[in-house]
Amino acid sequence: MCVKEEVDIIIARFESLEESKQHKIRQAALEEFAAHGYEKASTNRIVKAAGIGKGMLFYYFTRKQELYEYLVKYSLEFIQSQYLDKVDAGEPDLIERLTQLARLKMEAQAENEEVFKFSAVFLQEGEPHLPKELAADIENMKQAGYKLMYEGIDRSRFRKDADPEKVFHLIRWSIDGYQQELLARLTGQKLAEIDFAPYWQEFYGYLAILKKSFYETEEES
Amino acid sequence: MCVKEEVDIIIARFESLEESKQHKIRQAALEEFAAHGYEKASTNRIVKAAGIGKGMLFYYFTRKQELYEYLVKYSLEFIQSQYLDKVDAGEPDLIERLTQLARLKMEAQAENEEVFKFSAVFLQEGEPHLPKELAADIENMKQAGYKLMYEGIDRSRFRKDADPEKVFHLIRWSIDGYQQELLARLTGQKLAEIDFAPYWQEFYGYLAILKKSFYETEEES
DNA sequence: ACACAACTAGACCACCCTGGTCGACTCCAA
DNA sequence: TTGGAGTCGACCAGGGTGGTCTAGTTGTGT
Repeated sequence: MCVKEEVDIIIARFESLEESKQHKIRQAALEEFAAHGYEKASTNRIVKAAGIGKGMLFYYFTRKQELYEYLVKYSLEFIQSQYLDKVDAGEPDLIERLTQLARLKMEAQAENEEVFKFSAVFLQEGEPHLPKELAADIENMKQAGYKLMYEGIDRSRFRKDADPEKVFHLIRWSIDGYQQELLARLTGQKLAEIDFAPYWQEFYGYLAILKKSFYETEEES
Repeated sequence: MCVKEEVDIIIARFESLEESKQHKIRQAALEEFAAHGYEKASTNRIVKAAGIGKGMLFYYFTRKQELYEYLVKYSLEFIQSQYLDKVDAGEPDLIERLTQLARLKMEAQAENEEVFKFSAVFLQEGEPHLPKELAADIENMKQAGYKLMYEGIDRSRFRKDADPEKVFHLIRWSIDGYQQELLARLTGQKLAEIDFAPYWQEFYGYLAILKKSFYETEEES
């Protein structure tokens, strides 16, 4: 308990830094952990990228692991508040729902790309680090994301001559496929500086085809 | 030239080993490079996993990089002969073609999973290692794979009321999506020991829907 | 003006792991 | 008996590790 409080005090030192400095350190650390994973990430590279002395990092976090935990916590909160919380889980139409998911994710990603790269890492790393409280938080977020994708979708809109579960997956894979390909096409560019309008246009073209192909046709003149 | 010959002689030592030993060393090295990339791969871990003394590895390859180059060359040949060469590039039907690609890739992957994991690594690593001759070979294989996927496909079979290029992509993403999801579902199991029959059944179910949805309906009773 | 605490940088530590070498040893053919 | 191919792992110098500590600066209250 006593130790726990001390940790809080020490991290408070970091949190009472001016935002821009916090941001620089956080981004440097996120980038390093995202690129190399926990074990192989180097605190030396982090301080160099952040432009601070080695002493400061350990003044703010005392141990590498504490820094890592802080980043996990930060990322979870960021993804929750800047992405998941914004989704309208009431939307019953799969394509609308997935489009929303894609758009919100893209916006959040544009705001802080490193958080998402880092989260991809700690979501996969079979977390030997991390207190079980944090591990539970991670699991919760996974579940929340899963629900947002699968829950409350109205399958009755799909064409009647096919297994709706399969149609569901095909639509999801199609949209994921576009998103993935777009992201690959855009590697190297700063997400925040891209004008996405033409891509959304292109995307809607795909959606129209998906609707035409997988949904029950409404008017059968 | 003289150096080049010496390299050949030294690698010949490795190649005249009994196959099972060659295989064990190769697999250990493939796995290590696949897991960590060139720089962070450890020769110590390789020799331990291969069950040989450190001396032997350098007796066979003299330098880490030589080992790496050998593995790249080996992988390229493997993928070419066990996968790409088997594809019937004459098949004009996209779904048939992609199904073929998927099946052949799965078979090759079942035969040597590590080669594919390793190839994923060296296809991405902006190869600072590697003589330009090998880099060219890699580029050629990329091109060949690309052609096998895009060339000679008959777009006239797709439904007429949609951009065939988009339909093309949607079908590809769908099939890739299934393959990826299946691979994820099967992580941890040895590919070679799995009975794929039920999965192919499931897969054909998806294909039927794709055909129904994206192809021109033949009989309009 | 002074004291004292918060803050900061980076030299430094002991340790570990790296790619690669080398001498000692075994085995087998001549 | 000799010599060379094959084999091993202790060993090397070097570099990188997470973390500490000292020396110095800055800021603030009195």
